[in-house]
Amino acid sequence: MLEWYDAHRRDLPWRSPPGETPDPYRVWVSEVMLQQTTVATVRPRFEAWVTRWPSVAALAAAGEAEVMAAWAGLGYYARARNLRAAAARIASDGFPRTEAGLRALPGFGAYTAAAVAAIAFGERAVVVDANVERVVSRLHAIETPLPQSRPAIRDAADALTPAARAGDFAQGMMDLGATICSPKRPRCLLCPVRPWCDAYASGEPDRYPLKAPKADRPQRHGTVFWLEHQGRVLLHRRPARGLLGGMRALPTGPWEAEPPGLAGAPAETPWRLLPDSVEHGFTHFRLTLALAAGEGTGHEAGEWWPIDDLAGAGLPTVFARAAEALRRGR
DNA sequence: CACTCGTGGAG
DNA sequence: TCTCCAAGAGT
Repeated sequence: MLEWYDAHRRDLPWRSPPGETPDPYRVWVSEVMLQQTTVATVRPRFEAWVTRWPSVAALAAAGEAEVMAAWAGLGYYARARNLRAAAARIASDGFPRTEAGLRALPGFGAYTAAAVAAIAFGERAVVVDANVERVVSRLHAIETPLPQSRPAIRDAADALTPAARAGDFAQGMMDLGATICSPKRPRCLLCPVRPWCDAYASGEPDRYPLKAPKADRPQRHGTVFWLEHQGRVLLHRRPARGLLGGMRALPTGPWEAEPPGLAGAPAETPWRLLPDSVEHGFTHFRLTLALAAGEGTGHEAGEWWPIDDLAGAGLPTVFARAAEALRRGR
């Protein structure tokens, strides 16, 4: 694996040249951004982030609102809040250099603690992400479906992890999973571990890993309100916890199984309902948003944001799309 | 353990 | 068009 990694490793902005120790801050930021997020999406966002906040100290000194806005569009917004909270602790107490020490920081789960310990600090930590799960499941042709197979996969990954260069080993496994041992149509003929792969030998490598069936996503309906006054639109701040927590948003009523109409409107005004609606898919439900536009007094509670600068508000994608439809169709 | 928590791209 | 999926964490 290390030989293959040395020859085929992807060149990524958070990686240091071979043999050089990477900046722990950059490794950490990249690992958090890459949680459930593709390399193609992360690459430009990572560059922008480390340009704006080049160090732990810089991030620790940033305001919560600007950090949340900078994360807009990336999803899973608790990551941004935890990143900033952990930066404050690291700035005052120092960067933990062990897996156990990292694991105690907000936003460092089992994967991220192991990855940062191995990649940035050279610890022999067992790094298991979705790539490793897939590669190991195929190597051993594990018939138990995920997530029940996780303990066995972790044990197998432990047995494979070398004492030295555990970080390069982990990155090699992830590069292999991303470029060759892909979920669909794996390129087994290019694979360096094909001779040891039980799934390849079975003739159906893409049957692994087996997965438990997922619950179907229910449909919900809501209404988004565009309240305008003198070139500005009313924005709210979502509660710190929960869906889109801590993010700026357009005012919106409840999201329920049936369309809620004008329930939860931020003002009593003759609302105009637009003929269009906005569809959005979340992890565990689908959402259809009706669009309502009206005139405010300028005294309604919230932030009155310049319509010409809505891009600067850092709206989550669902509200950015609703805002665009409303701005166009109001 | 089961559920919540976003988004964009590949197929 | 629609499903699947991605360097998971928190509760």
